[in-house]
Amino acid sequence: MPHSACNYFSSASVMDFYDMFSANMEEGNNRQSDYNLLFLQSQNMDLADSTTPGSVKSDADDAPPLSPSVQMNGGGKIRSRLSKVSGDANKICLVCGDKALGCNFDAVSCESCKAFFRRNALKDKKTKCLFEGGCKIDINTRRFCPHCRLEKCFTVGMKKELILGDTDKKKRMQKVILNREKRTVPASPAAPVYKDKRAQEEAASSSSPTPSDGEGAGPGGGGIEALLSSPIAQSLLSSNPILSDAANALLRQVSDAPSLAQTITSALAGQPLLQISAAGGLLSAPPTPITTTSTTSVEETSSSSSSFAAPSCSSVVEGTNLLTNAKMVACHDGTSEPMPSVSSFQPSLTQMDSFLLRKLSEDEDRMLNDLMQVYDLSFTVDLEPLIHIKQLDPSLNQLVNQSSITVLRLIKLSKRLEDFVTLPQECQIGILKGCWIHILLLRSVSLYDSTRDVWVTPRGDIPTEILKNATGFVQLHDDHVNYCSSLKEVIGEDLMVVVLLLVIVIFSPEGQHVVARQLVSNIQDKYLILLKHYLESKYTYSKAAEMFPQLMSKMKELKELAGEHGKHLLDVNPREIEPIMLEILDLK
Amino acid sequence: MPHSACNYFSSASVMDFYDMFSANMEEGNNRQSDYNLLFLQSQNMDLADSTTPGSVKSDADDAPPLSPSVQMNGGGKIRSRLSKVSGDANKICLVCGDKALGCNFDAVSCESCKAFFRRNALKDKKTKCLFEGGCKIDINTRRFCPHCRLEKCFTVGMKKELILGDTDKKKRMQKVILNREKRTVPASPAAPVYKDKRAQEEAASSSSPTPSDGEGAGPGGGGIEALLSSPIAQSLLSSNPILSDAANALLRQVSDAPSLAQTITSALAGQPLLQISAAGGLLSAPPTPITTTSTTSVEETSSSSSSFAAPSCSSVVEGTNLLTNAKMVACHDGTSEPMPSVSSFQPSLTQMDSFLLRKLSEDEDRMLNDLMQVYDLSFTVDLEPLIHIKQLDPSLNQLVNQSSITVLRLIKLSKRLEDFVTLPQECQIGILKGCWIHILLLRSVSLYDSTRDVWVTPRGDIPTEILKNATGFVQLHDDHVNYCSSLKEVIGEDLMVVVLLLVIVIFSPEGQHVVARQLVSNIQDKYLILLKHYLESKYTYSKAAEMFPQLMSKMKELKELAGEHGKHLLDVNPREIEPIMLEILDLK
DNA sequence: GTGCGTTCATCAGGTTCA
DNA sequence: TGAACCTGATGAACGCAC
Ligand SMILES: [Zn+2]
Ligand SMILES: [Zn+2]
Ligand SMILES: [Zn+2]
Ligand SMILES: [Zn+2]
Repeated sequence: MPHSACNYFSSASVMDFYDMFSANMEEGNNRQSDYNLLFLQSQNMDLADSTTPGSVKSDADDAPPLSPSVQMNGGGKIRSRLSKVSGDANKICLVCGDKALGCNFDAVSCESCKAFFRRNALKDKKTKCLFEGGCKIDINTRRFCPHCRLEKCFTVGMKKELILGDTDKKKRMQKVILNREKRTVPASPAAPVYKDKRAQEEAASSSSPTPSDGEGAGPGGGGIEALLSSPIAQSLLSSNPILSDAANALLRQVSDAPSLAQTITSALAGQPLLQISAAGGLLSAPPTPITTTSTTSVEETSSSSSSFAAPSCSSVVEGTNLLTNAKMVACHDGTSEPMPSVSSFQPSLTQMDSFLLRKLSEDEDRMLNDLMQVYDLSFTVDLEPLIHIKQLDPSLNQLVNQSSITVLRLIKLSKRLEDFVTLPQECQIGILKGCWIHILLLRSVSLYDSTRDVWVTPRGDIPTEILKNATGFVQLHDDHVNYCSSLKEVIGEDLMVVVLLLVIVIFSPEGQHVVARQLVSNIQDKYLILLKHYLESKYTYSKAAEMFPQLMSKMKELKELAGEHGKHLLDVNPREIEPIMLEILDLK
Repeated sequence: MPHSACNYFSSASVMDFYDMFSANMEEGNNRQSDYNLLFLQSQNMDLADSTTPGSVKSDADDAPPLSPSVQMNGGGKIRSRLSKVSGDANKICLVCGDKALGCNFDAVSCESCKAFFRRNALKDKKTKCLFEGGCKIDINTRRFCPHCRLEKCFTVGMKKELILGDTDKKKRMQKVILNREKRTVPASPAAPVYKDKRAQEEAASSSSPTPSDGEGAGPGGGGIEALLSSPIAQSLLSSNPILSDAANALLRQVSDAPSLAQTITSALAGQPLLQISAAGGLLSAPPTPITTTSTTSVEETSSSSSSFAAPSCSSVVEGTNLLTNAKMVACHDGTSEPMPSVSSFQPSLTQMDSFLLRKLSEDEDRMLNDLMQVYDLSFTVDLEPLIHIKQLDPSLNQLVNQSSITVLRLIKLSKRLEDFVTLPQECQIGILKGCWIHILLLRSVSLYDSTRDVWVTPRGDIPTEILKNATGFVQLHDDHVNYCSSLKEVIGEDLMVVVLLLVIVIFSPEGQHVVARQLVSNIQDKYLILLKHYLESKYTYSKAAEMFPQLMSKMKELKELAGEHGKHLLDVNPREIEPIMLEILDLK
């Protein structure tokens, strides 16, 4: 029986303790009683059950066992009762009589004796009392004779077994460091260690706008449910139950080793979503752990920890607009190749750069990586087009149907965004209904090749003219192309920016159908700031201060453009439209 | 399933108890009575710890098993209070024997074991028993060996699958938030409820940019110090030590009872800043507490608590651009009258509105109020102009000197911003050097009257032409006026927006002289989001989605415009320039 | 009412720095 | 050396959805 072992052990330890105890008794009996008295007075309710003065000695053989547990960190109830009764600072160090805060190493003791014991109890040096031994130890004299002080520490029951070993200590420190890293955004290389938490809070976020919970829940939206129960939407919106469950399970188990995106990846590996061709190439790519968990020393992690040059990307972001900065190599640029391997979005910083470039926090870096992966998984994987457009001038209906591909991708992407799936479902649907055109347009921007005036899709180039020819909406088409061109100019080939804009658009609170607006808006805030930080980290603060407003402005334009497109979509003939599109268009 | 198990269990628990008992009998003869002790002995313990030491002893002889205590940290007092053996629900924690309330994770367990299991079951860490494994777990020893405790948790049937995953957790929280809002907004907000501090953070900013204490201290900036030690700047920058110290102290002490602005107000009351005419009117205004700290009953606070119509302001914000909303009364609009009385920036929300309008959090409301007060105190109070401009075509130098008024105001304002004063001083100076032109321009926008093409200052109107005539920089002037006009169009008369932009500009990380860029940027983030939220709360989400980008865009223009102005300022004749301006211009 | 999660005060380890 | 921190862990009390 396990129990027996344990019990045996404990009793052994008790004996051990007893031995120490009795030995001590012999040695310091007179003082002892004093302490016992004090002890009794102040804590009798607390501790009496273990160390009654009189009995301690005589009955030591059976009493001691209880004593250790006596001091075990106290039950709240008893304590509170006690403190009420006898005041508060009734704890007195058994060693020196100083005020004690609680138990340390299994004996009520003060801070100094605690530290003293930790520092000295494990030393095997043979210390000697410089006097005759048995020095009296009190708050004033405790410093005089370490030997006797240590002796008394043992006497009153401090146990050196409770001092953590080097191994545990190391482990502990590592954890601490890790956690601190998590909180402590990049920032200063010279890790201030300890006590930057408060500094931070006070510095920048003390009274920061805590996103308030807001918003009424809006109407119960009975009709909306239809979207859910319809066959296609159903299969879409809840197609992968394992996605959230299994992924989460995995995620939980592996704690924070692999990233969310990776977890999802593996969870999805055997479960092609919908008609998606399995895309083995992408998914079979070895999942590279993002964070190096074993960051033993904090030294020099600041600049080299998680950042390395992107593997195969080397195109330089529009040099014309950049301040000269050798490090500004684009990471995820343009190449619509899947890039499953994880890379840091933070170019490695030299001291010089750090003056101009933000250092992304680990969290931010991870978020960006995850986003990019999610995007790759959703928008890079080839979807079998539901309808092949062969002719050069498809009808509007056909175009609409064609865009269902992107809608499916959008849904896939959304379902992979944790911020999205945790929203109430009615809210999810509202969001999708509201943003899909925006996404379509945004997507077209990222595919746009201004030199040839075509959209470069996985299935070949599409001349932009096709829209004009097909629909006859000349103005609309021109606006669209102009938008592509102008936004592309700002974004360059930085796909990461596109993805961020995409997410920001998704979490637009102003959509007509959105229900939990405040919730959505708060999420959007997060990504807005992430975008800002990303820009600052990649293009310098100065450039970011230009780009961010430009991008914001473009988002506004996007809304207008999408609005225009939306108007025309009301003209489609419902009978020729894919069900999924009908649903997202709110048509019947 | 769980239920059946549970139900079964409660009856089974008795069996279990017997089993343990018998097992103990076999194994431990004397020691074994542990459970017995636990259950039956409670009275003993109770008596013991309060009164008779003797009883302790007598019972103690079998107690030893209770204390494997030795190394387990913690330890608690022996839990004397026993779940009434017969009286209380006969539910007993299968893990530790403590009183159980019901099933947790599919096994009858106590609160502590429930929490313990939730916290530890999902960790994949390989824990080790510090003993030989199979420690006995009871109410007293449960703390000692987490490993065996967890093991026992699983043994008695707790299932880690029942622990909600991160996603579910989030979902749950969001639902909670939504539901709370549902109640809070329309009807009576049932007592405050839950604190969603973390929930909020996680919902919208969890892994988001945690503001860091970023950036090393930077260069010692010897020359810059001059600004501080110079007579004027000195008196300016550190004129009111009590402002930062006393105010902050107060602020900390009173927590969040009075607002920062108020604290400052009172702190300043007896300390007229500089040559400022005491401005008794403003300062003597009764400081109305902003937040009603003693919100004992939250009933109906939602719509009436901190929000009431602004006393004397009634101008409606440009109705043309607004969605129809009867509530949208501007609070701090235009009238450059000081408005010390506190008002909420949140128009009272009806159920309908809450669908379109954000509900500002208390914090946000307070921040806005504080900002506005700070602005009023700094920019509304009349400063004695250092130089009176009488003539209609002042020289450039005179204009520069004239702008020292605004610079002084800027400095006053900055010193009242907690986010500012907590920055390193060199950083403060760098910021001021970098943004003062922006502020000047921004200020001019808020004073601009497009109908008459003049700036309305406390000292009378100034035709915009004056600049053109004086300097001859026609292009610059036109740009300036155009900027005023166009930005004004967006802002309308909403002074709050101006103030927010002002603060956002102040905390621009890209300024040439700024040192702690990351820190500053993080602060800017806060105000950016605050601006967004303010817009959402006052102009609907939809309108905010337009305005925010527009304002961002204007900020970019502002930078360019300021840059142009800056160029020309290099031409001034240093000998005719005020010292303060020389310093801020970095001239000698 | 049950069962899940969250919050908060407390405890007892370690670490820092004057 | 010791005061003053930071920390993870614990458990009681509580809110909330179902
Ligand atoms: Zn002591
Ligand atoms: Zn001695
Ligand atoms: Zn238990
Ligand atoms: Zn064990």
